[in-house]
Amino acid sequence: MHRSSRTGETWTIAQVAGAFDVTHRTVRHYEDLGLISPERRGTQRVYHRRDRTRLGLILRGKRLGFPLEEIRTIIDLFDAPRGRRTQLEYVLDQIDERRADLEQRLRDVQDAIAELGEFERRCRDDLGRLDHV
Amino acid sequence: MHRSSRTGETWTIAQVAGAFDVTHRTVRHYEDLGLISPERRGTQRVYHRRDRTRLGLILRGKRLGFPLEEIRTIIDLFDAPRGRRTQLEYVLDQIDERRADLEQRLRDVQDAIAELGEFERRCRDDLGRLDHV
DNA sequence: ATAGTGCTTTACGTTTACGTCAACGTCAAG
DNA sequence: CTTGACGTTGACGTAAACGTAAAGCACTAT
Repeated sequence: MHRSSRTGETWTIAQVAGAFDVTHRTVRHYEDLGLISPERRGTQRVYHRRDRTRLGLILRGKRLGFPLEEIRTIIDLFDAPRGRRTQLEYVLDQIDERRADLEQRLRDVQDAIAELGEFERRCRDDLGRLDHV
Repeated sequence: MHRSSRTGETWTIAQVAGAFDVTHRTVRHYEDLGLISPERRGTQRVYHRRDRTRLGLILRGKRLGFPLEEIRTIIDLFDAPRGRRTQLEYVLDQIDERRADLEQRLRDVQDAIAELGEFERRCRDDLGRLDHV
């Protein structure tokens, strides 16, 4: 039986890699770039829920086409200290930039889906013409 | 005066690159991969409206994080012959795959925007607390 | 005639995001 | 106690997407 089933809170690298359907090499690569930093028990990596959360954010960022370095700055933003006013205002600024970027992508996806639908309609028309001939 | 202003229909590589804010090297790279194939007048490349359309599709695909090879198969799909029924059914199949992919990305973007909004709310709360202290 | 501007090909360089060994540590089971 | 199964750190390899010269052709402007 695994440690994780005792605590229900920690996982090995193989477990998180398996859970997110990536290789352990990928997980370690993200650690090299500073996107996740799992606890160490001796030499072994121990992953907690926050590491899984981060990995989820990373992979979603990747699906959206963001480079890993940019993803790191975004994730770091979430964990950034927000004590001083200047810090908070900086963070809010960054949020606006991110939002603008994401909204461009939203438009892109919506446009692409719409065009695909239009194209499908034309194809079905063609198919219909083939039928009643 | 440029040729393009006489016909109003063709452009040089520098013109299309400038119009889409990419380098001419990028445009030629897409040609190397078979994503666009401009007319040749002698040794010079001459770009028509369809080339610009394709370039627009390519760049949008890139913003959505698709690799160029996949983008090529998608664009080719739009220009594919749809004469025989088997061809049409294949195309419709591909459309479904594409749509599933795009809808995943749509969810990703929407989720990301929502989380960003939630995060902004928390930041503004923090800012508010700083104010009335 | 020569210089400049813009286009061309060829080819090697670079960055990103991992893949793929190699060589070694560690812990439970036989 | 040794044999796996799983973990670890390098370190080199690779594919994608261009960047960056280098060297040459074509037209135009002085």
